[in-house]
Amino acid sequence: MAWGNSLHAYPRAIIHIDGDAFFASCEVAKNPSLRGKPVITGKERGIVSACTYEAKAMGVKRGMTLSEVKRVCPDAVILPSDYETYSLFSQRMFEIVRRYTPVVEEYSIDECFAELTGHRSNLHMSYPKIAAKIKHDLDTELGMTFSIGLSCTKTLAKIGSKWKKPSGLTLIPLSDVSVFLKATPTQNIWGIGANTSAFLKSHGIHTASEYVHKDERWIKANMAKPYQEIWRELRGEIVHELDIEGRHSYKSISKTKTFTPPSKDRTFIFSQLSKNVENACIKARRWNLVTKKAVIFLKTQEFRYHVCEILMPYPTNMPQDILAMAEKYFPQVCMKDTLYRSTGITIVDLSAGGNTQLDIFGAVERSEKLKRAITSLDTLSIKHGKHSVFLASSFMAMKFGAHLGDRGEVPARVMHRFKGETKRRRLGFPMLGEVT
DNA sequence: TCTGGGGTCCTAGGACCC
DNA sequence: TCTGGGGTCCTAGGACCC
Repeated sequence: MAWGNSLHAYPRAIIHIDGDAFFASCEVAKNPSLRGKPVITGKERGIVSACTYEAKAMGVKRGMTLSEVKRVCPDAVILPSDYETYSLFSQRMFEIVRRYTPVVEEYSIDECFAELTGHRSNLHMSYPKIAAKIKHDLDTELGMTFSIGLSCTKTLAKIGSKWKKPSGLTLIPLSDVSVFLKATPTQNIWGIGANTSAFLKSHGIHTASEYVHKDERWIKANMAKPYQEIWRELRGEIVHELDIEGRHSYKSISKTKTFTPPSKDRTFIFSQLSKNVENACIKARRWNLVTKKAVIFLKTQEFRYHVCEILMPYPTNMPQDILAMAEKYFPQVCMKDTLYRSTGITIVDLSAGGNTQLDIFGAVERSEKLKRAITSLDTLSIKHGKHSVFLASSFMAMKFGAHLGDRGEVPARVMHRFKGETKRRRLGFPMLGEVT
């Protein structure tokens, strides 16, 4: 077998760093009087978003309702999420790691990968020492703990950071990989979810070790590409290099919101959709992106989706353009006497906005005034907070949107379909055709 | 309502992540 | 985690063309 025989413990040295109970830990770092207490974030949603280990010890879990929290942990300190603060701590975390290597991938608000390969001599430390030093700096400077895994691929480093939490530092040199894989159930592998793990189970594969020992031919015949890559990464072969570029843009933007109680009131439902459209457009304008295609959807109480795809005649990021079309086709998507629990929009095929949109129908020019109004609303909302101008913006979108739609001068292809109505469910064979 | 082969493009939906 | 919100990538199969 090719893997495990290398003389080098770390042909590549990659660490994965994971903030422990990150949101809750940020709250404690921000307000030291909370230290040692069961702290919970997520008040605005009514469910637990994150919780400190003190709260976990009392039986609090992610997703738990706050009323349940009060029962199992009456002393819990329940706080609303404060993303500005979390994001500041996140930036400081990445800065600290960059003191040791420029190759840092900001994977999420509380996680990153970093490549240490080649830095032993200039730092005068072994890879485990560097990892320990980074952890020490993070823990002491940020006032919270981090868990780190060191190995030779991202997938293995991920197993390492999960191994011991909180505040773990787990080394997985190539020579020890098999020990860890034997103790890792397939569903704990990064990239393998419940579905794929059920499929593997049906083939007698329960652990990462059993997966890795399947021969390549079997993997190629039975598994889709992402799982073939995981197989290689678990064997120590790098497939996924670190992505240090960070986000420049979006391919799609979606906004969705659940309302309680569910409703069959079409006016109400449309107003919910309208808010989502506005929010998606605000984000698109912030990134200077425009779209030609929007997908609006309603989710029924039974978790079925009623979907309508709207193609715009020109690229736009103005809510009135999208709402004009959405309003027109809304009655065909929103079934009578059907209870809906949420609505949403995804704008897709995003491209850079610029200022040179081709105005083939004259509609852009006509809405120039409105555009200026919306733009100044954006400025206002940055200054005074989103909600201060929300209602005015929503009102305008509705008013002008209807106007634009009635002209019939803006051809757009609209198709509607009802997703999930006739869907056949094929369980246990993820992302695969019929295997023969 | 019988009947070829082969290529490309696009879409819908599945699966997964945090 | 009987289900919140926001993303990405991959694949099968249909549409269309020669």
